[in-house]
Amino acid sequence: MPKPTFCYDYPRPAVTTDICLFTVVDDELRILLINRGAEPFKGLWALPGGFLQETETLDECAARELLEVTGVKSAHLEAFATFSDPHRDPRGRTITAAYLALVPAGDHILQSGSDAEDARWHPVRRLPKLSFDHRDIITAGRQALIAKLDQEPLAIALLPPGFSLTQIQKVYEAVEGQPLDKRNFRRSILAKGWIVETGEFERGRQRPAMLYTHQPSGQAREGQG
Amino acid sequence: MPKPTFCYDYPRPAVTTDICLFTVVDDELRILLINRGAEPFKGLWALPGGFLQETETLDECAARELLEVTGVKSAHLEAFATFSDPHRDPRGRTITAAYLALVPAGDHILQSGSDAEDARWHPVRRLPKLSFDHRDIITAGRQALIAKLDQEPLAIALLPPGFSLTQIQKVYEAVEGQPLDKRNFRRSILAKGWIVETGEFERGRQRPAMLYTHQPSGQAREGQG
DNA sequence: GGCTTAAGTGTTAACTACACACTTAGAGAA
DNA sequence: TTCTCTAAGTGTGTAGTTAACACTTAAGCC
Repeated sequence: MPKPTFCYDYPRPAVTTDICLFTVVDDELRILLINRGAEPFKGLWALPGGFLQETETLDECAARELLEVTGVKSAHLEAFATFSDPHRDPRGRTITAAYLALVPAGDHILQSGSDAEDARWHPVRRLPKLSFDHRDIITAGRQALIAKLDQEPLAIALLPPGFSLTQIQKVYEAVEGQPLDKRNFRRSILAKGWIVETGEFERGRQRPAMLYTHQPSGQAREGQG
Repeated sequence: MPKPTFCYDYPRPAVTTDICLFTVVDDELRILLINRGAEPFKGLWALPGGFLQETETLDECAARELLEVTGVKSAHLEAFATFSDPHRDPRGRTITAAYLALVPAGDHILQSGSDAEDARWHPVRRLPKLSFDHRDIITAGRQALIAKLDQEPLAIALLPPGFSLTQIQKVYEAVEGQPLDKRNFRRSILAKGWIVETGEFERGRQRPAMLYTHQPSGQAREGQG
């Protein structure tokens, strides 16, 4: 573990990670925001996040902050952009790496918040007044989520282990903001090989739905027609 | 322009940008590397780049460094990843934002290098010994380039203003590393609406090729069949 | 057992992607 | 001037994919 042997003569910004933690509740995409208890922007809402420590990567920083603030390990966590406007933080030069994180609805996150601050799920279509440039970050985060939803099995990270095809369809509809055809959706989601039948059925007040879970090793089965 | 009113109690890493500047020469994808004149990694090759200044964004920093080192304004410059391993720079904690930049072949870049250092175009398939984690950055940069080539008109940034369809096809073949069918390529590239005929023809030793240039306002014409 | 609710299931038509070979225009040499 | 060489330019048929569309089935509940 090499120690610094040379001190740079350059201005060093503070470096943070900010996390867009999304979930889907009531067929609606929501994001976790924290009500700031201190200046600047006291009383406004902000993304969870915090400062990069000396011995961690940005990925590790984001995972740590998420765990500290929400008490959960996200099923999915990835960087999507960096924000570096010199005046984005009135306290001084700060750049931030923005992360996309996803959790299933109902993981009891809000109780375990470490700070006394108020954390809430906000529908992304009706955001409150936000601090810093966090509105821009959220806009970029939503776009990143939409863009990746068809490439990678992100929707699974927004669902509990056993879910029906109707549930996963509703996740897609909530994120993309438009209704999808049931039969076409089922055919295409199964063709991706991301999910497998559990053999279990959903208990409900109507015909039981087959439950699915994520394909364990990413090893898709083919030729099921 | 607010001044810092509060000093953070957090370790501040140095922040840099590193630039993967690509071009296509002799039907081959090449990247600009600089031979390091100083320790650490003296004599090895590195990406052009440098430190973030107080009053600039990361995008501005990358554009400035590129201009300083190569003397050109890139037709295309965009961030694609951040590298933050605590030990990636033996001199001390440094994180870097990696940028993808593209210039046409033959822009006389190397002459105008500001430093006395040696700058050269290296074929990406035969890279020399590299310093820091620059090999990883280049690998990620190539993947970013390939992924975006079909979404955005990046190939145009690798070509001079007047180019033939054969030239642009060779750019695609060089980046993707595989031959493409001439008729299918022409149909699909024209369908994207990124390029328009100039009315000029290429002077050569055979049948003259129609020259194209980028569609000025990104306004695609449709229904040309 | 009858009503309510959501699950589950196939076919056709339109479009897109892919494979494939010959003719043409100009340059330069004989 | 004609012949040769080189790369430009051009169309069709087929396979695969995507998009639109409605009824039957199974369980819960009264």
